[in-house]
Amino acid sequence: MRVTTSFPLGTLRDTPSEAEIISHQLLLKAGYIRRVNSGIYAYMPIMLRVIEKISAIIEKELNNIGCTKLLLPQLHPADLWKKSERWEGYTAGEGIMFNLKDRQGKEFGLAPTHEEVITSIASEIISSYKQLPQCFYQIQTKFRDEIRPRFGLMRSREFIMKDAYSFHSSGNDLALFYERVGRAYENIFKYCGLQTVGVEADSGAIGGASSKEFMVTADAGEDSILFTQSGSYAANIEKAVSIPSKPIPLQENISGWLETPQQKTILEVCKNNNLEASQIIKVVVFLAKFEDKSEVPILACIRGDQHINEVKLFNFINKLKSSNLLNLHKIEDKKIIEKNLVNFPLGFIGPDLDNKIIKENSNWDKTWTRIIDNSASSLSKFISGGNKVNFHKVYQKYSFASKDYLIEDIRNAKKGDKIKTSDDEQLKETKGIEIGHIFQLGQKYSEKLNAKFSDKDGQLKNLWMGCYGIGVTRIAQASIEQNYDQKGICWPIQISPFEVIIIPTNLKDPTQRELTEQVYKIFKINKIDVLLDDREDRAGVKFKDAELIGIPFQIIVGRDSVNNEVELICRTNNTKLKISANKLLETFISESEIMYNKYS
RNA sequence: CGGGGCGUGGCGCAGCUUGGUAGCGCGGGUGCUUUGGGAGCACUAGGUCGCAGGUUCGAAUCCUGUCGCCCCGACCA
Repeated sequence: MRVTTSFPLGTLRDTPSEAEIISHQLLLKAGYIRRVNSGIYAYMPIMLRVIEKISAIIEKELNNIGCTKLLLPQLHPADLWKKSERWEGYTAGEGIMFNLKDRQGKEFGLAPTHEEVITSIASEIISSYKQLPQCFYQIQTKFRDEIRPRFGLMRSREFIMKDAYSFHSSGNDLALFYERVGRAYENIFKYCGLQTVGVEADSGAIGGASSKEFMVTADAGEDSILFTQSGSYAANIEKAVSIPSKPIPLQENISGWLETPQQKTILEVCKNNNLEASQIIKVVVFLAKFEDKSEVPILACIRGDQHINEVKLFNFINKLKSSNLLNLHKIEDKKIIEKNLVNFPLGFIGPDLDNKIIKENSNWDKTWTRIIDNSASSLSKFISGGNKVNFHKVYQKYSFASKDYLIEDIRNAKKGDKIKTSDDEQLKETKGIEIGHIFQLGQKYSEKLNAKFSDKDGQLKNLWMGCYGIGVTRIAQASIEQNYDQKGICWPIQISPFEVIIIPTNLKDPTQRELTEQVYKIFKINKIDVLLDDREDRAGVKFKDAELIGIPFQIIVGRDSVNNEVELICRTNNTKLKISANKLLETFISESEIMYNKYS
């Protein structure tokens, strides 16, 4: 490719002010992407080459384990999503799916994911266990109406994703395949030059039994990961389970009421009354809204020194009813409180809060659904709200087990916690960018969409399914987050748009011009991804651009041309080799081999 | 949805407090010079100042409304 005739660069002199994190700034400044709207980007030619390289790595690894590529529609009929009972949740509830009507008034959604479509198609194709297992994948644009798009391609409303769906005759076969995909993913990320960690994860709205996320560790990450140094445990904070520290027992002599004026937080109560946070039980009120329009008020209790994990709470509440839980919010809004509750002592609520404070004419359930975290359920003497404004009280011989309380893990694990009682190893915390997620879906979708096969015994059974995603555009940006310096991007060679860039310093010099053309021709003939910066600009401009766009090798054709010599520069460590043009190709091949092998 | 900020040429910004009809740097074009680290000089093109009302002899500037974008939070395969 020549910069002047076929590959304009479009680099910027200044960093656009909209970008906050380094990878986003560099993508814009180096001309890889252009913003069209909030969360919507154009991938410029140089970006497309990165996307294609990543895609090729993914395809190779997936084909290796027997997956088959196809391409599914992006416009999905609502009917299909209603069959899987996700239409309401994805449109009205979380509202993550863009949806629209055609001229006939028929409803459609722009696909955020493809379980429904692939399951309905697979069920038409697969009729016998003899055809199983089967795994289809595609690399395609997905749409999600993100509540707040940010960080460029990290959380955008339109993004490229590889999604794969596997079909099996048994849960056991699914589990085996799931592991194979996990290993293929590790290869893919390694070949992309990324440092990743696999963590246990919440399966969220997709559902299913087991799921694992692959995280690029980076400070700019939106997820928190808890892990042990030894590698024995790693989980997303949404999912992580740990052993809480021991509570400090309450003094024997303390009893009765505590006047706690204006002390609404645990910290204030502790400070003013000489208490430890672990001696207090915190009661948080939530409202759960279900797909069948029912609204259930929740009392969630946890030890004062711990935090409620709303993902765990959401999942637990979702299991309590047959209807799908659409959303779960803290009850804080004054208008909502006034409308549904009488004399609600916000900030001073205790675990024995009466059901009678829910107004008769409220459309909420008339009893609190009471849930207590494991960490607090065994406490019998503790401080909590007195259900009276400005008062807390000492609860004695209180038994949650006998008081309609559901006992469950709804607690955030945190750094410093232990994983096992027998082991002193403590959890550490880091930030991560989710670039892959694999799920064992089980039979959730095949049941809903009636996707069956004939098993060996002649019986019709539901297909077992797995699904597996990789954020292709997200990998590109996450990779920059791990590979840059003051001058710009430093691509791992596997996913770099070009392997090498040729920079002639002065094209008016006929010797240089001729040598440049000669070198370019040899590289092209040898199928090396080479970019020729044949602009008539000054050398400095071309050096800066080459560094900014991050091509791993530069060939400088300059003043040594008279001796038939050029320089080969490595972008990452800035090593310079002055070599004869005759030996350039061979040297380049061996140097680039070294770099390729670094990641495999 | 709550809080904050910003909309002025392709990019980065000044001008707004105190109204007088738009400017700087970079980038683009042409010419000459220069040529191994974002060149110099000269000329040049390019803007309904987000949009709509209002106040005023006169609005980028003041007022009202509205739209959009960015950041923090809430939220989130």
